[in-house]
Amino acid sequence: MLTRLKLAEHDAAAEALSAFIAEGDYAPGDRLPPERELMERLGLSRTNLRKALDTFERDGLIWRHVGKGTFLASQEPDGVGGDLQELCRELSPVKMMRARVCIEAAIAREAAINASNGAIQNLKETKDRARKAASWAEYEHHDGLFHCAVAEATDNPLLLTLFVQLNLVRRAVAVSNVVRGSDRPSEDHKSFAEHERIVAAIEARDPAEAYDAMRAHLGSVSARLFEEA
Amino acid sequence: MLTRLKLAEHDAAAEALSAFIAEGDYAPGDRLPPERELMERLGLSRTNLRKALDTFERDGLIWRHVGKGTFLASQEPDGVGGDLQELCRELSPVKMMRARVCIEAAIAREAAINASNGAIQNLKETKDRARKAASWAEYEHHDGLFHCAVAEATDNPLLLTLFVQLNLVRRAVAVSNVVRGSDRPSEDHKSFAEHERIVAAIEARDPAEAYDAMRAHLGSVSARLFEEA
DNA sequence: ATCCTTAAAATGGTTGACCAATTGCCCGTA
DNA sequence: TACGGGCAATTGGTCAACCATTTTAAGGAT
Repeated sequence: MLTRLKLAEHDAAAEALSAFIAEGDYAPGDRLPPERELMERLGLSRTNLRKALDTFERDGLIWRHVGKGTFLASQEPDGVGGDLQELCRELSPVKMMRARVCIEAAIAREAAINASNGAIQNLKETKDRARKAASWAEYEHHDGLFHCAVAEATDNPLLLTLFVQLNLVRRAVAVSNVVRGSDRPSEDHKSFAEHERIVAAIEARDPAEAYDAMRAHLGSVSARLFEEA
Repeated sequence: MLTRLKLAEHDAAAEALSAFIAEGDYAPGDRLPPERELMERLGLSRTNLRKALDTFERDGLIWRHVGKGTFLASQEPDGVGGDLQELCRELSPVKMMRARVCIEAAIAREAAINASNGAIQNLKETKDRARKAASWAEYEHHDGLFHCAVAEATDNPLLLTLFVQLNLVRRAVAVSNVVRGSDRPSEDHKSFAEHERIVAAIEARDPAEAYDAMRAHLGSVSARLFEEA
């Protein structure tokens, strides 16, 4: 099989091009030499050079335009589907909360349609555990489990996966300047009643009510967070 | 900048090739038709076909040998991350569609609230490109771009990331037994009017209508898929 | 001196012809 | 009949010429 030799050749072209760019002290937006010059300087056929350029362009490292030339891309290659860590770094708490409201309310609606009796039982148990929390840290842990239980109640692995991703980001973007007046949530902590309302709506198989209840809950959380910030 | 159009063209070629392979019931090790036949059947120039083939070869999906032909590789590539791969394997198309309806409708609602004028312009352009598609493969590619444009219109990086994940899974779970009565969507293809309704709702800043329009669109897509299965 | 027009040069993109490797068929010989 | 060699057809790979777009320079008019 010659494929490996071909790949090696392509890798050599890509390596040569990559090294050329690195050694050339090019800044984003700078124009690279023309193809016909590049192939000479790198000792490549134009075909092989163009293959390497095709790859670099598809990977967002460069952009090309007939008559203009070949340019180094700006550093953000329209970073769609980029690193989650990067996303967490740049995402504002406001946008994080908006995304939560958008997605978790929709998930609650789906849960009201699809929840099994076992899932509803699980919801109640995690809700009750949150109520019994002896510290804010414990409360927050069980609050997270409660929201996860809602996503599980959709009985949809894809929705659960998306919720988990959302939750990862939420945790990373968590607002850490919250001042607590006590060691633990009080008996009349607003979220308790909100959780009750969510569970009741899901148990009643009322998608619209579940949606509204989750929106109200997260809206309330959001308001509390940004008031105290 | 023409780079997006070029990438779109390459994506169309890759999609067409991918669809051809999927619909052709090829097993690992099977030989694909010769390039000159493939370019005819897919309606591509040889140059564009070879670019797509180059990409597939570099990604390990196929291998090629002068005088012998082009063959499907024996190994599954590491396409999506490990967890997502498992999810794709086990997720039923029905649940995939339910998740799409749940999430994408909520995203459309958010887009109606947050879309900039530029985002709306982008929506219109991708919508129009889908309408002009000359083949089903091209249509499906632009349809995907249209849905991505809706997620971008939310102006929320987290929602966009979640949409991308959803889309990855959607592609992997794609139903491959769709029978087409024609080479390309007809002028009165139902999705065109549905796209129009979605764009109009977002432009009108009407979240509820955007939500309903996207639900209706995806419900319609779903019904079409599962009727013909 | 400045501006406009036109043509030439420069740039990336495409194509048809040709090249290199492989396969299959046909013919000749044992 | 079986085997081997040669040749034509088939296959993917490469290349020079050409194409389409953009930039630059030169010449003419004001």
